Amino acid sequence: MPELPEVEVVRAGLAPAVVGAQITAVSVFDERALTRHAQGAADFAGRLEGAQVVAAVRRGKFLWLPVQGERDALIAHLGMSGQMLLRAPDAAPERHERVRLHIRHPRHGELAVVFADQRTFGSLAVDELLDTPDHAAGGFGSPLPRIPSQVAHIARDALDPAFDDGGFFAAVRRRASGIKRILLDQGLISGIGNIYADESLWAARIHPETEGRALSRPALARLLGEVRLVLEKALAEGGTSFDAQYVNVNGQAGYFAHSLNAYGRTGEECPRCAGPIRREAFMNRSSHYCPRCQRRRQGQRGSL
DNA sequence: GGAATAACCTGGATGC
DNA sequence: TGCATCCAGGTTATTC
Repeated sequence: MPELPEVEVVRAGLAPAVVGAQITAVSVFDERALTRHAQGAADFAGRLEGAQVVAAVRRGKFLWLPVQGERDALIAHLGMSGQMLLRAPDAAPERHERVRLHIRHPRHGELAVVFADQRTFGSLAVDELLDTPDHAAGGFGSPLPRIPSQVAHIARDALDPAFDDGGFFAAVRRRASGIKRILLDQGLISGIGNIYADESLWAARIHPETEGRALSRPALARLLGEVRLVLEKALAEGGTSFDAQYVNVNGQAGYFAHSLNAYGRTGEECPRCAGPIRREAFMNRSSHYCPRCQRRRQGQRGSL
């Protein structure tokens, strides 16, 4: 599923092809891909056609392309199965293709940017850019201190140089929720989904139901360090692909699935202690952890 | 404001 | 072979 490393691979793949390009035409095949754009397909296309892309930026799992004038941006969230693919302008339609942008780049010529999405949880929109409250860059990929209004409530991610470690520790220690639920709260720390939450907690040897307020600052510092290591390693390996749901802009899969220690390894030996990895229901999804390495302690919630 | 949960959605896997 | 059910999970709205 597209989490921070997967979205960053997409951003980095798109950037050379779209920055400096002019959007010449927009085709919307399925308006469900525009659930974030309330004004509809005609308005969406009208605001993009003729615009020139000036950057490709990412915060957490959100991606956006500011256009010339830096007042608006095309924003994209891949949801669970969204793909941004670079194709020849006359390429045959992709399976589950929802939107196609035709672009003209001064060096690369005519190209198509295809948004395909099987489960339709992803969406695109044209949104206004606001100043960032801290005057730091809105996200990775541009120094511009601006952020789309729909992304303004999303916290900085753990790889962002402007991420406030101390503020994060303090916010976690005020919460009674389990630490996994906190890691998935994009308003507190962005970019982490189910896979990297499980992997980071396994690496830090913390039980996923440990209450935030029960974790010491050193334990949280260790966890944040592991979050960063896991994200950086996944990024270096091109992200996690279990099937065709996540691919880069050229349709290629990532390799980090081979490096997972807990997620998706139910019943297999823990790489650290050889105990069996356990899977349990959590928030309408699953948690994977090692009950031997990630022991329950006092101050943990009841369900896992 | 924090916490918890349901709904949205498609297709592959599984069971009968 | 065909049908029904389960499962995957990010975000948002709703409720408490």
